[in-house]
Amino acid sequence: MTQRTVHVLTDDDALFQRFMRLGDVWSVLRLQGPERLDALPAESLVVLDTACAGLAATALEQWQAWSARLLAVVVSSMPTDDEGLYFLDAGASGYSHAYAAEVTLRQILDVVVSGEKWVGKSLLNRLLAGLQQARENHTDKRTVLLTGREREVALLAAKGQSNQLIAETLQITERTVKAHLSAAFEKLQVSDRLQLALKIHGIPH
Amino acid sequence: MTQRTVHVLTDDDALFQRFMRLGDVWSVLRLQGPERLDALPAESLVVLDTACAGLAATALEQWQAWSARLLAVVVSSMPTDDEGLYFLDAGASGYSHAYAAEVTLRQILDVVVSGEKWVGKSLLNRLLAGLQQARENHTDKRTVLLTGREREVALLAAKGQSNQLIAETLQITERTVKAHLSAAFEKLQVSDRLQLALKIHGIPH
DNA sequence: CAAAGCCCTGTACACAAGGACAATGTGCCC
DNA sequence: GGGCACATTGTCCTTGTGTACAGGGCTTTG
Repeated sequence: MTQRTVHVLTDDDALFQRFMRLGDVWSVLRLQGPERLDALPAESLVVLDTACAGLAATALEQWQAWSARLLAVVVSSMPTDDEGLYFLDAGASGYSHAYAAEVTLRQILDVVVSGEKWVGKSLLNRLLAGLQQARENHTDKRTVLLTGREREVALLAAKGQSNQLIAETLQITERTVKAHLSAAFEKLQVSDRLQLALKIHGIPH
Repeated sequence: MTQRTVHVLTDDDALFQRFMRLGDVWSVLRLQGPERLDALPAESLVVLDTACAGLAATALEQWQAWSARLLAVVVSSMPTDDEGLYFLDAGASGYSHAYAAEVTLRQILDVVVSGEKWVGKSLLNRLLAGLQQARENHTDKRTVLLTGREREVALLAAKGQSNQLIAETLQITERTVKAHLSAAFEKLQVSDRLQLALKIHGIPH
């Protein structure tokens, strides 16, 4: 059996460990920064974590350039149909919850390596529902991707911390915490912190 | 490699599926009711889910009788140090979160089969802290185990449902939902529904 | 420089959540 | 029959949460 190499770009150690455990079929390497993507040979399999610091600021054009050369699987710890559309539009080969079951992750990599695209059933249903409708509305980066601060606050809230505690932790006012959380709620299409926690931790409702 | 058999008693299909995936080392059988436990040969390895309907009403003496004959691993989707103490006191060989990582579950079964007891680090720390203190206080069944209704409400809340929605679902008043939830919070040693959700879904803080 | 994006903060308000007291009915066991 | 566990519901109150209305400062980009 041939061994494929997959390059993972993430700031999340736990996430990287998950890929390390995928099995001996996969040789897993960690990318140290987005700039290394350009140095990879064409058709390389890469996994990109949207929460990665260097990626949030990346322009759509850059995504398209990468996607054209590489097999990019975008993973998010807070997946959204809109975000998925954004990256698949940009040319990504796959989009998934970062903490999907390991069997699913293996399946995704297998599918992508074989040249197909991997689209989760949630997004797939939406695409089938009406492609023209999805196209004219969203797919706008700033209404989809969390900013760094929003992500920080969202993760703390998902761990069960109160607004007040988050404020103390980050040395900002509770009001600001609320602002970031409200923004995160909208972008992630959830209504409150519990739904946020469930989504972030990959628990289906 | 010899194949060991493990009997699983649970109402939770998803939980049983998890055990089915443990690997070919384990032959996994599902018990249809608590009464079947008495028919098993001595030293059989069994996994008992505390949320199983028939088990909630089981007396301490029955637990002790089972534990004396069998190798019992008690699992709970809402583990508590107190609940762990209750079952380990009753003679169980192991106590764990029902949705612990699969590697952990394998490890637990290995340990128990080898004749050891498995105690999680949370409980272990507490045992080390002061055994006499733990003994004089709790270990009382009704302050530890959720009643059927409490469990129903807790699971719905952990899925993100509001008190009002839970009330409509179960055809009771919101006030009653609050009552059951408050009882569940205390028994599970959590402060609010988000902590409850994290605990039930096995997310470490 | 102007525009845009992000981060920060403020006041005020509506509502959900949880605790503090409580009580009633029902079924079971000694 | 009297205790006991359980499920149910009541009112009152405090606190946390989320939103609606804002605005100011700072940095990057065209």
